[in-house]
Amino acid sequence: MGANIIHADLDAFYASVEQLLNPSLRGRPIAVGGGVVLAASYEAKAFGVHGGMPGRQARQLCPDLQFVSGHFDEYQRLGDAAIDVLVDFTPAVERISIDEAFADVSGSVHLFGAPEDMAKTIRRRVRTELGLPISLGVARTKHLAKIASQVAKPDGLVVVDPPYEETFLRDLPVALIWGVGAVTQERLADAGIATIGQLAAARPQSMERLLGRTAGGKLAALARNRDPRPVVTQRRVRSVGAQSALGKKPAVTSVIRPTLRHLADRVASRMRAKSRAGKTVTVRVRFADLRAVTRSITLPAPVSATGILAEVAEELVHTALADHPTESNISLLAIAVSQLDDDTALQLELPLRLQDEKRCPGTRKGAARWLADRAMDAIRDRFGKEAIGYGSVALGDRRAIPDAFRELAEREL
DNA sequence: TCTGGGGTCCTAGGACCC
DNA sequence: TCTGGGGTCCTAGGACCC
Repeated sequence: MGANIIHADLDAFYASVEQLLNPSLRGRPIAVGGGVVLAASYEAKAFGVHGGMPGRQARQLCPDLQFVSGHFDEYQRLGDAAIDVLVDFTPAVERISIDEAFADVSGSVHLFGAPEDMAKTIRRRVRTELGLPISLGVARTKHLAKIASQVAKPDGLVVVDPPYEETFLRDLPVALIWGVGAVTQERLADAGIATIGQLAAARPQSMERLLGRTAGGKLAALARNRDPRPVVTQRRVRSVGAQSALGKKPAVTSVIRPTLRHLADRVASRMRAKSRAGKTVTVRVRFADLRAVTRSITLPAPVSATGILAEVAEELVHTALADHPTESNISLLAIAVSQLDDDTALQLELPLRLQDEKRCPGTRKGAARWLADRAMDAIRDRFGKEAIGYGSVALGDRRAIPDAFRELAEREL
């Protein structure tokens, strides 16, 4: 089997788009965002600025850093356009995020030649047609292709031919392995393991002792490059959620209820739009000191009605707060729904069945609310999201992330 | 002015059933 | 009454990714 998997990754994507749109930003350290850095240009990264970093800290590291507010619609458009370039070479494209995808070109070699040549063409086209830098890795497996594209950054191409896989991996840091974050890296370092070669040479038993059975075994397989995962064109989403950072607010109903309303509306309307519903509702409460707890419940029937979701979430938040009576301030609330089902007709049939009404009191009321929500959805479709409903309740916070960014981060259901 | 938002997967203990 | 084992689901927490 040859090196037929391509991993494509747009470089410093949001920042590159800003530099594309505004030439005066090119070659300069810039950050998209404000209160928090959503993306940093390579010029800013050289100062240690990175995504997720508080804006104040970024300014300290890089006094000349220029903040720009994002053009989120452009990110979506250009990200889609880059993926389209890949799709010109094969339909077997697995999109990982707005700016990243795998492509399996094994079926396209007879049309376009060697994968390396396809990769060169892809890079050239993205550069000339879209004006964006992109890095590509070409290898025998997804995992290896992803490592290769990381090594290729910025704006490069790395091909790993099968005979050279071990040589290629040997001296790379373990952090390049997908799934090895700060904690695992630290644990491995304590065991004297810093490179992928050292990891591959380690005894599997000691890895399992260090990291647990599954993680240890998996990591050993990855390090030895024995991990052929297929490129999956479309993957079903398994949970839908929304969260809102609050700064520091008192944990009182006048704060909690409207926030949960808003979050429930976001989550539930997304589910309804795709005719899905979910049985397990999870809330997350983060206290002022940034410690967080979760509470969840699995309901007897799937829900996608805003009102019911909001009420269940409020109950869960109250149980979480009751378990931490000394915490009087909260900094974040989140709602997620999992155990998703297709809800086709389900929500309408449920109340008609007496057993269900008995087993699940309130189901009839639930269906009525679901219908009311569908009516609101229809109005929003026609007149826009702000036309009706819970809108941007309680999110007057200056640091609130724009809705356009939230939509960008949402995964297709 | 003490940190965004949307996700996936794994683990471990307990409940419950056979 | 006590002892034994396996499977599945639920819940809470945590690591990790983009």
